[in-house]
Amino acid sequence: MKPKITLKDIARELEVSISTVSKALKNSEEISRDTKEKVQAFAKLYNYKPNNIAISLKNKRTKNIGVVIPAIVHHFFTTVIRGIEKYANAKGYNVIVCLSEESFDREVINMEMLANGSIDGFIMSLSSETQLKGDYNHLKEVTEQGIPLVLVDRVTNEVECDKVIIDDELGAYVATKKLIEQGRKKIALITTDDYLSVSKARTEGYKKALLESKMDIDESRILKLSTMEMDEQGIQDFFKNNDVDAVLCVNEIFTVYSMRLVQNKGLNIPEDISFIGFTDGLLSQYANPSLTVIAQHGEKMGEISAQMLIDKVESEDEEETFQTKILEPTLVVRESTIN
Amino acid sequence: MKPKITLKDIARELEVSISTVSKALKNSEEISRDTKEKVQAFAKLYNYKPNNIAISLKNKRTKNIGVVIPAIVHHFFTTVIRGIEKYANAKGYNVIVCLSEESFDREVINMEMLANGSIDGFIMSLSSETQLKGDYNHLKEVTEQGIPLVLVDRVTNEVECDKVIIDDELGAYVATKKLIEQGRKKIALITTDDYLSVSKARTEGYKKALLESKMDIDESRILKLSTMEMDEQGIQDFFKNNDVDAVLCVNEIFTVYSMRLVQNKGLNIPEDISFIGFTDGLLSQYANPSLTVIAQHGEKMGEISAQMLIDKVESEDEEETFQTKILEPTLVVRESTIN
DNA sequence: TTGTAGGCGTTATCAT
DNA sequence: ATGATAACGCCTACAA
Repeated sequence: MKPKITLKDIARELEVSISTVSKALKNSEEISRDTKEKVQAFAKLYNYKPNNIAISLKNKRTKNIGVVIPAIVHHFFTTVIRGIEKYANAKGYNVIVCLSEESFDREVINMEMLANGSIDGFIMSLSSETQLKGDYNHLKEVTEQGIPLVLVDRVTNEVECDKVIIDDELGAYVATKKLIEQGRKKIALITTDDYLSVSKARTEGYKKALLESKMDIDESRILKLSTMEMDEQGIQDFFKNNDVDAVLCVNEIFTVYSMRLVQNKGLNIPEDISFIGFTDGLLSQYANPSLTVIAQHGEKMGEISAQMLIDKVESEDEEETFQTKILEPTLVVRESTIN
Repeated sequence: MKPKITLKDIARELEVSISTVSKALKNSEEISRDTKEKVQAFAKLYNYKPNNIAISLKNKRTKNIGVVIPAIVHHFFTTVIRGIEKYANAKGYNVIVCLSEESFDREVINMEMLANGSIDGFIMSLSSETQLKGDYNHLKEVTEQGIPLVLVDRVTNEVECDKVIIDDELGAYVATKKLIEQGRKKIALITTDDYLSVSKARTEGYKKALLESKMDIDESRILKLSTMEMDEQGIQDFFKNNDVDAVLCVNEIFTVYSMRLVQNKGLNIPEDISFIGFTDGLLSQYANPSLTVIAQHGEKMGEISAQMLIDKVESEDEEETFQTKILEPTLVVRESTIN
């Protein structure tokens, strides 16, 4: 085993001072060619690499960014992480991922762990429990300490910081419009509780489209489910009790599960009933029929978040100016709607 | 803005020495009740939290573990990460996730970044490019430096370290047996190139089952595809040129895509043709028909990896004894096979 | 009971 | 051209 070598080791071996070694390795003009070559050769031979931790302590910069998200077994968040990784790695940053699993407590614990020097800034998406509680003190504390924070997708107005979201209202609006244009009259919405920022916005988009087309908003056609688990029974009951000819769902799973139910009832998609979902993931692509969806561009959101965060981390000035970047969703038409 | 407070700050304010503060906060017996209370109250008031970086430097322990995996937009790896997070967080460790995106170079770069003090140990799954090249020097260097390493799922014999895998051969064997028992005579295998450790093992399990049942191995019924991208054309051609009554696929996507093709040809699943896939993910659960699969227990694998790694990190003794944990896959029967 | 000093590995400033 | 010193924040053996 050959343990890591330090400046001190090199200095001792070569019988020079530590600072000479440090300078030599940085190719400083102060050091003679001779010494530099000797030091550099030795360093290469023993594969010297500076210790990140020591540098972090010195610079008060870790080159780590903390990402706290509610879940990872969801295609959307997965793409966000990928986007963050892509940009961050290119800039020489590592990404520390923590999962809140939709729990307020775990969100708080994770942030506290990371906030004590482990990271230069946070990118996060709020857990549903946090949005339900409406308690954002852990976020405020972090920003008060001067740690940059970027909220992505699931955000709140209660905290002043940079934000990256897609226009969820627009997405739902466009989707609903599409269904209306195709002559659908009884359009249902399957969503999650309103305390989730995204669900609220989507419900509004849905209603806006209906109103604009002078269609009634029938609250019984709006099904609100828990974020936490997949409530299959709830969906079954809904389709048992409602007669609809189109459905907008706020995620892939609701969509695919609903499609199976109506298919088993003998209905044809999209002839008898159309479906549009949110998130352009694997399920959407490989479902049968494949799903028409509102694509959320998670990877792009991740990249932009990372960019905003790193810009702030690396900027010298202390001016507190925050921006919210709103991306446009895209309608991807596949087989679950009439083309 | 209230920046982080340090021991030094507290010492200055309270006009005591830094070490007194340090001891007081640790409730040391050496310090008088009076002083302790004063210091602790002050610390709480100003929300003092020790700086992780300084502690890491001192202890030569970061409480971070590095995870390097080929991809994240795959359900299996996602569950592995979740398992790692679960165990690691419970033990007070953070998880730094790096994606190699199946690239050898990115795998090397990421490991080097992390190996310079940022982490206490690695959990990784080899990129396909690495397995193709067969170059494992970056892993060897890490282990030679005394950094614990656990390989998970995609492993190699070339490196001596702890490993966690499932018995892929057994999985494929069990699946193939199942198909044979149901009277299938023309069983195809859709897999990826043999240089991937898991694919090789699965192919062997498939062949073993056939041989055991005295069935011929028809190489033309074995389709090998690239790991990198989804070769839809390759699958289409395969089904055009081959007449099969059952298919074993090494992942969900191959399975679901294949099912669509044969469905479009007018075949019924599972009456005319059966399918079994690997990985029990969302696609399997929500495909139509839902998939019979070999579940790989990714979350369990992640937990065990984290446990093995942290045990090693925290163990005092230097003895180099490595183990390979082999989990048993599980056959989950759903609609894509006859029950 | 409290304080001093040295060290973790690095860098930067200021001598020599 | 080279080296000594202090500092980042914390801990701890040893003095006082």
